[in-house]
Amino acid sequence: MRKRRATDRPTLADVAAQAGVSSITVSRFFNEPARVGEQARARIQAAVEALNYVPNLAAGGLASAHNKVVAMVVPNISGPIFAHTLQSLSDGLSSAGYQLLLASSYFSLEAEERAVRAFFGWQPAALVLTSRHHSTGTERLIEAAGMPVIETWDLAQRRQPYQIGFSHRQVGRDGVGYLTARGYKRIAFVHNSAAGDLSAQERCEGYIEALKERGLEPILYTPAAEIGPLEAGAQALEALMNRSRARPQAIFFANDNLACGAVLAAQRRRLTVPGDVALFGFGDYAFADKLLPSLSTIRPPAREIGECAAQHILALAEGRTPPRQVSLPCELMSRESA
Amino acid sequence: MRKRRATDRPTLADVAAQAGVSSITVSRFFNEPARVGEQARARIQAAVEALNYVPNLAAGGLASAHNKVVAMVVPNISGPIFAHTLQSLSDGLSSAGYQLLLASSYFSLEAEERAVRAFFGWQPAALVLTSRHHSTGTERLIEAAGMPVIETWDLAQRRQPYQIGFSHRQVGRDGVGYLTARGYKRIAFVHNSAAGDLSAQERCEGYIEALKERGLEPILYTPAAEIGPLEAGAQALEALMNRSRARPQAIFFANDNLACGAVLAAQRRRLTVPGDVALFGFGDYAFADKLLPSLSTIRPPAREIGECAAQHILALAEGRTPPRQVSLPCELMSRESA
DNA sequence: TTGTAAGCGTTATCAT
DNA sequence: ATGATAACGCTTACAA
Repeated sequence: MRKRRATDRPTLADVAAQAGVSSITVSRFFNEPARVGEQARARIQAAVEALNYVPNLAAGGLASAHNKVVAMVVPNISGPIFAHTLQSLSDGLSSAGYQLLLASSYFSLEAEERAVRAFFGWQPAALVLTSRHHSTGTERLIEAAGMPVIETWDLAQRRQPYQIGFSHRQVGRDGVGYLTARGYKRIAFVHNSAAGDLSAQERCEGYIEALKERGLEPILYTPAAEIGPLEAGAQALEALMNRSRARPQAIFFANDNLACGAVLAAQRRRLTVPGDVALFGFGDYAFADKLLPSLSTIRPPAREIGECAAQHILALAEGRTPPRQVSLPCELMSRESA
Repeated sequence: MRKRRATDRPTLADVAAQAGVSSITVSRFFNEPARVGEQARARIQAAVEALNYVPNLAAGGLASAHNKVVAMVVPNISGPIFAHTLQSLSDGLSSAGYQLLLASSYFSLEAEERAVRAFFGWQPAALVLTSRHHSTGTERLIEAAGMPVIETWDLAQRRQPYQIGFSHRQVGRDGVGYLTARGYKRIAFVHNSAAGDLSAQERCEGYIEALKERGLEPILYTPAAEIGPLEAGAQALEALMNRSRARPQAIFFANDNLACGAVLAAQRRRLTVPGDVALFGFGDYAFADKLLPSLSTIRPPAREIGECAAQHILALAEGRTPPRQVSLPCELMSRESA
């Protein structure tokens, strides 16, 4: 009988010995305190504090096949978009004793699959993803998951994983509704310079739809692909305002970075905003209210998505069945630029 | 002999059976592939793919007392400051197969202690903190940690945990150096409106030191405590510019939020920046280059701290001994406002 | 190069 | 209310 303990940290057995009870009673002390007697409870409490005991969660998880961890994959942590969702998810979970495992995919399906595969090794209580497009390997893993999978941000038609997000199409419609209500008729839409942004494409479709319903003509502009978003926004403003015919009165940008580029370009070119042209974004990034003029935009329910995901996970852990799909409303931020 | 497996996920034994070897050989296949024979390796590889096997990391961690997880506590995830450190730490670790466990403390020592205690249960390979001030409970936990603890961002004199950060005092000195080199003599410093920001206090000390060396007089201003940073910055600009004597030519703000408030206030009041007054911040937040005028500031090595922490952790995992304390340089971002 | 046995620290199951 | 025992899935120690 060879011992091979690597650390000298106290175990459940140590606490039990010190408290004069068996290990399982100490286990119950943590998991079902009501089932432990008055005196035993007091003695265990004292032993736990004396030994500064912290339960080994890996061992507990192995025994119970139920780890209090939730794994999340986001495209990036430091970007303006997902941090709020991350924050509120983490907060909602930590109050229930769950930990958050995090990885970023940088919009790469391969990186996402690697992360998901690694996460699976921890048998998390749930897996939260930030997209609905996955590699086939990821899909395979998800199918055999044995744990709830929550796709956030976008909403898709499929029914397999849980979905919590908002309607990008509605964002496009709402933007147009706001701008037409302010009297603008010739409204342009500027695409994301980064290709493959399917969500932005949906916003554009909503924009076109809403315009057509009002008998207005879409004006589309796609910036060069190689340039950054700020330059792309400036380029779009330049190109659209130099038009001789159908020069837009308002420009709806695929995101706030583009809109910001346009606001800055307008400043430097002494264009009056919204007098000469109204500018409208999407995202409500941190700088939106700090620009001059401040940027009118649509705030996605980033925080709310994280909160809702946390509630879903806790509900599932308790055996309740949350709705398969939740669509959360965006908020229109009416500021100076439009 | 009662079975109580909760999932139907394949185990090492299943793979071993399918490949016609023993479990330990499959274990070696993952951990020391070189020690497994050519044919066995091929058969195991096939079995792993056929079963879509993912190793149970909790079980592995329990057996080896060595979990490939790193835990980090940040004050907040979504703020402008720590996200980059988080991102680069996560990236540096994930390439080596480590996962990141995350919690936020909201600058609360109690919340930090709760997070650290919960993390301990996972026996992570390292614990990364974002401050050097902890509750006594946290200190107790850290002492008995049995794992490396890395304090990031600030640097302190103690030698117990590893430290990776930068000198706030030097930031204060560098700001003054830059401003005096641009010809400004009367330079004010505006404190953080949020009390208890000891790092900002250190920057202020560096500012005073550098001024004294040049025979200049410090001008200090502390905004009201209850107001937000943008309002505080505006208030400071107002108060300092309304002075009849010793009106500053330049203002050095404790952070970019304050400076941003001043930039916006200057815009609306038609004050010329830097003509009437130069404005200088700290942090290089995302909006700094998007303001009008763009904000001159000092960029802390946020990304570099995360990278360095990741390297430290990987070095320690290999038995190497990284330096106890690393001081990383900040970068002065010379823009329009000063 | 491969295998056997035991043990990691906890919880499920069954028993009292 | 409390306990004895085995099991969770893997790795270490030792052996062949």
